[in-house]
Amino acid sequence: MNRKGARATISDVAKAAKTGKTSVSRYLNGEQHVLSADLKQRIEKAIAGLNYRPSQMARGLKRGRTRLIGLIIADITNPYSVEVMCGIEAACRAQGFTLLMCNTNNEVDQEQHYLNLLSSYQVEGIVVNAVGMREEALSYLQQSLLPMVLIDRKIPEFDCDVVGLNNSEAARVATEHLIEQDYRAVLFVTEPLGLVNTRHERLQAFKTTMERHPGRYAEQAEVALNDPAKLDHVLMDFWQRHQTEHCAVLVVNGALTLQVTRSMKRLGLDWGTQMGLLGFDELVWAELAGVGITTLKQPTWQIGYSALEQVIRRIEGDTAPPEEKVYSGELIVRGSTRFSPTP
Amino acid sequence: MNRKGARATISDVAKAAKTGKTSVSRYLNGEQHVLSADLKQRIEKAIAGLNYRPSQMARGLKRGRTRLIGLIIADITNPYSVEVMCGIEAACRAQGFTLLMCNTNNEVDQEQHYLNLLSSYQVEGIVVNAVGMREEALSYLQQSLLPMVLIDRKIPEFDCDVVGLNNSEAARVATEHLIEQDYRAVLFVTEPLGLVNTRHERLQAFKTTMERHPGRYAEQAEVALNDPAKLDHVLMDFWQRHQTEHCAVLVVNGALTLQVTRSMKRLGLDWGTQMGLLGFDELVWAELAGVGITTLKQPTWQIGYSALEQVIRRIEGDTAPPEEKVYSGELIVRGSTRFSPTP
DNA sequence: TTGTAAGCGTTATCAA
DNA sequence: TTGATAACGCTTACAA
Repeated sequence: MNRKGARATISDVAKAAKTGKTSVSRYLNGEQHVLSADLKQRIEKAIAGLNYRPSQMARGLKRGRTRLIGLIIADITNPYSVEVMCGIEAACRAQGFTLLMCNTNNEVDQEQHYLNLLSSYQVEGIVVNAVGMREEALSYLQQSLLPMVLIDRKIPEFDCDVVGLNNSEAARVATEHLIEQDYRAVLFVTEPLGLVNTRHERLQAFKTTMERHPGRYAEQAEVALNDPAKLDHVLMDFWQRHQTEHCAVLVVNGALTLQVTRSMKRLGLDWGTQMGLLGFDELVWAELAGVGITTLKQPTWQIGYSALEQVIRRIEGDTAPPEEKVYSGELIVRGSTRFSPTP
Repeated sequence: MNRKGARATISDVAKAAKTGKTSVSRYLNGEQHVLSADLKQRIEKAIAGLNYRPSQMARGLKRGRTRLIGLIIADITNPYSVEVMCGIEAACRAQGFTLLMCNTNNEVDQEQHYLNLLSSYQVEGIVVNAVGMREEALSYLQQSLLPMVLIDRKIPEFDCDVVGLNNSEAARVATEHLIEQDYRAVLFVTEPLGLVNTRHERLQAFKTTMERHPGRYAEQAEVALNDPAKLDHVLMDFWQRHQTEHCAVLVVNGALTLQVTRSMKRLGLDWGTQMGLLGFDELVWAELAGVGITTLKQPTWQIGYSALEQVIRRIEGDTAPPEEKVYSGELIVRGSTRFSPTP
């Protein structure tokens, strides 16, 4: 150390190795082929001895490139987001980037705050995982001029790369499964549609698929995540009108599936035996809840990984028009839709 | 902008406001009282017009203080960690710090990598959430000379602030509940004890409490999270030897409770009716699994918040000897321990 | 109340 | 193959 326990700097290393800062910098930046073996040795020893670590602050300031990626997550509490994040992280690691993670807790001003923050740390790109985000919260995002990739959800009137699930295909697969299992009436339960394209797409594909099968009855309902009373009402109402046929519920996402399951428990409705149940998003506890819950699993990790690759492509100068990349989901059949036709 | 779409700098602002950098800097750093109203106006306008955001890189480099806190999480997949993180985040926000989150995925070299990284970004303090961490992984942590607070778990031979659950109390409460419910034989299932103090403390309190009640039978077993076969064996064995009395299982943490529940499902053992079940850590799906699962909920958010407060105290120069801060858990009784004495 | 200039730890330019 | 030296964008003596 130079004086009082402070971090060693490149100058300290240079001094210790009896050379100039330039050579040390060269050593650090892989231009080792231009250094003599002897000098290399001395620098190596000095670095080890001083336990020197280059300051990324100074580096970032000087070079202008930080190799920093900002990740804005609307709701870290959502397992979907966590899994996506793992994929992003893996990609960062593989590509030599570092992730700066921000959780907005779904608060609009937090989003603004973090956007400023990321920008002031000169992140080179931003990934936005808007799952769970309220619509108003999206408003600020457009401010940023940085390379940006959206996960799962588009922002209305904002042309930008998006990576997510093939919603139409997935909803079709899910619906067809219910039809094969001979459910006659299906209720599609979603969070309020608003302008959230994923919800619209899933609903639309559901309706289209149902229409292709005459004699089946399709219905839909919008319920907020935090409105259990309404959910109870919606489910009960549907049940009362359709308990004589084989009926099922298709839920738009995992967070809502949790609520639906709770509601059915409250109402004493048994999924699987009395009413079919299928939800988007895999759940760790899916097999533990009664007869198990059939889910449509998203390739979350893959989605995250892919999103980061795309943002890096943009950082590296790709100016192709914004594209939408979608991945297929996987239906995991469990007891809640294993319908055994009863007497 | 000055030239080619680059970010505006403080010089640009100064120029636009027809003043010097110093005044702008003063404006930004709250020393507004020394500025004339007129100058303040001009600066304000210039900043808005150029959409100027100070570079934290430069600021950090110059001042040496970054207001950055590093968070190392062993396993972001664990809901416990996520909740703790939310508390930390809230505290950061309240105190004007920014969180740099790193997920080591429980890989030893990742930990080393992130430690270097955080240090090179000159974070002012580090919070380590070691839940889910393998022991070897802890080895690197001691290198850091930064203010550091541990969450949940101590590092052997490393004297450092720790914030977590009052394990002895919690285990006692849980065990006493089982005794009150008249379970005669209880199996404590834990991940391999190793040097993990939390597991030792919970087990120890369990044993002590059981000993105070003669006629009760206590047993323990160590099972790795990823060894379902062994878990099946352990549970089946216990069941076969104690099915004639009222027996129960006490599980050391939420991750393992998930596995235990799966195992019981495989074995056809019904929690609540055939065997009692109580697990540390609250689970979102606790009430949905059969008759519900009794849990011992930790004040996770609180723990996170408190940890950050402590790290800030250290940053601000507090040199008191390392302390351990523990919070009480809360028992949430559900069907899995609501034992109805049968014929 | 305002501005000038030095310097934080790097990397890039240029000369030796 | 090496090494001064000038930036990078900011804060902070120190002057005015």
